[in-house]
Amino acid sequence: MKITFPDKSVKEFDRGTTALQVAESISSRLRKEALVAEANGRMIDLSRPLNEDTELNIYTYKDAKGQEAFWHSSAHLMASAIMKLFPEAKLAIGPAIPDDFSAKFYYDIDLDHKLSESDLEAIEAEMQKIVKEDQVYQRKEMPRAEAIAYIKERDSNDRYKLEMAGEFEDETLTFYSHGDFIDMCRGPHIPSTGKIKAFKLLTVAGAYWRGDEKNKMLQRIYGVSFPSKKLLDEHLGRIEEAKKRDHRVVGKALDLFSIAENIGPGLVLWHPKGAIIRNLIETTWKDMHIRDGYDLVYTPHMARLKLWEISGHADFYTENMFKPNEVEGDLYQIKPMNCPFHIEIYRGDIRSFRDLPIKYAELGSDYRYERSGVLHGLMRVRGFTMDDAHIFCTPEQIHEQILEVCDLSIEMLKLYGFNDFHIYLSTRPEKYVGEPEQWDMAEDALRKALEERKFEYDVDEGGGAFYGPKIDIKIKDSIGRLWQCSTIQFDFNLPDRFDISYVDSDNKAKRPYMVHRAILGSLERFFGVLIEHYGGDFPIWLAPVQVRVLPVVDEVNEYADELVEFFKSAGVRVESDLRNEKIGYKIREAETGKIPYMLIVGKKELQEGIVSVRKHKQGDTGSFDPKEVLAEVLRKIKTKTVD
RNA sequence: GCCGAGGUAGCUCAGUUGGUAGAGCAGCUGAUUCGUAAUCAGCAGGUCGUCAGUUCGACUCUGAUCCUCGGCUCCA
Repeated sequence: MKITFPDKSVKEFDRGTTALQVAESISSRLRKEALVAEANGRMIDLSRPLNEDTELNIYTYKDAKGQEAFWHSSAHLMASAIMKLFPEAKLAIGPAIPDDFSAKFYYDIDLDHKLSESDLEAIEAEMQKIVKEDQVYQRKEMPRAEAIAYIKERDSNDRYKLEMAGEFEDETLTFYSHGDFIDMCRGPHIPSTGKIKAFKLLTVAGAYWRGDEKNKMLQRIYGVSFPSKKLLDEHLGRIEEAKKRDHRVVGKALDLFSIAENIGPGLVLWHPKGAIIRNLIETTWKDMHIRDGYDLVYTPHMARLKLWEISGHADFYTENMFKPNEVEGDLYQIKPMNCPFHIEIYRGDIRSFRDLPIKYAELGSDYRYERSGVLHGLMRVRGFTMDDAHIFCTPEQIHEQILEVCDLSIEMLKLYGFNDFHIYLSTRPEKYVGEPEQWDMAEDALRKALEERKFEYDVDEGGGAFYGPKIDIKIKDSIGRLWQCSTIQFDFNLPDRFDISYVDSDNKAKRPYMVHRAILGSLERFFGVLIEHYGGDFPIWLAPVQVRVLPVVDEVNEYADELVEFFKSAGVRVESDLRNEKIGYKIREAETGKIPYMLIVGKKELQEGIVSVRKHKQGDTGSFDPKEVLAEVLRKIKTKTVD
């Protein structure tokens, strides 16, 4: 039979040769590292004999598909250790989760005993033994009826596996075993447990069976595994690094924001230093919107409940809204969104096709009820400010408008040092409002914009909201995590509900297209992402304090004051540290305070009228004329240099 | 909301089997005037998240409640 490799080369093998043997024929190293294979587009175990002409791809840990199998096999390894220690446990599901930042696999188990840290250690020790024994992962196929009987025979109460076995489309189910452990599983798996050289169980957490809160809550153990100790240590190091960058930790250390118990969960206080950054983000945002022809508007934080009944939010969004307030017999609702307000402004006049596009932009503060368990620092809050805008336009204008929004998003995100974007196009779901032709046109417009800009994007078929298709842009931060920020969404619902229109050139009233869009998402979340992206080391244009003057002895305090005045009068955020402390101490404080420029002045600098410049994280850079330093600082601020 | 873990000084944390609390940093006072990441000494600082209960006595045990953290679900 012929085996075709990814590089299109073809080799002849005997029937019944396994993928592993093929790997060995290529190189002994590949044999050692091979984990799984893909035969004619289907993932298989290396031990599977090949019986016909096959396009074969062999994966090692270097490949995403190899990793996935590796982590899934690790989940089985963990499950087998759990079953050894707690034979009464029932297994639910245990997949690999390659996209998760810290964990790489988990297993959901139903067990009355509450697992603790020490249990995790015991499980790890048991896993270690199984790894040492280098048990082989073996595949077994059974027709459905036989499989169900087999599961029942092993444990008549194994409701999770039985439920799944009854639902799979395939009539043939597969099981994988290693040692005396066996689990229903599609596979594929790596050859043996011995390949899993390094692993760590991270946490145990609750998770509902099938993610549905009506179901029983199971215990989920998260873990990571690697083919070497070195890779595990690197991974754990990255987790540590992420912890150091945690916006809640940095936000506290740098006094940027807080969430006070007396004020309420999910409600953010922006402290002076955080407010400086927010203000810069806001003015930059406003300037760019005015440039792009948006009209800035302001709208109130609440409205009659009636407004939300018209918009439909009172019906389909109640879950996320705070309860309305009664005022003089009328109910008022604090807003979870800004759209109906912008629509009301649009409705306030008869609009001609000549007026379009109309683009209302607002940094609109919204309040949404989020369940207490989901709140997370600045990333998920109950009160937030969306950098919102609504575009009302004619069908002919859509293309240009979408392009403009895409360009604005990318341009603005790049200002903050984000250069890696992951873009998703979500299309019509099963349940939707509006006409299919409208949807097609809108999806086309979104697709065309992405293609015209040569953006790579993934399509989430059926992933759109019921009211329209959308583009989401996620940004990758400096340590590789993805964050959802920009969203561009068509809306075929609200224009109908509010019956908005424009008069076209044929003097007929027509329905405008409406697009919601946010670029930063919410200022709170964006700030959180920004803090983690920079780890608190903000570029100079954003730094709350840009320059600090540090006198070595108090004889030069007056010179320090002069320098502060000199920089301040040029608009630089500058301060001095005149305390009676050693220079080493002042420097340490300025470094931990992440201040970009430290101007150190002593007797020498006073005499010569110069400053010694120390840059954050770079150290001493030498002595300069203050005018030169100011010019450099101003240039960096003006160009929003990110370094 | 649910499962699990927490809440002790401004911050980070320690507190053994119930006998009314400790450290480091920060703060204040004083000494020190110093050259690129922590000078020394002294002082002050706490209803041990909140409310009940058990007990002669509760930071410690029990219950309720608020908040935080890790997840589930959802999303800006």
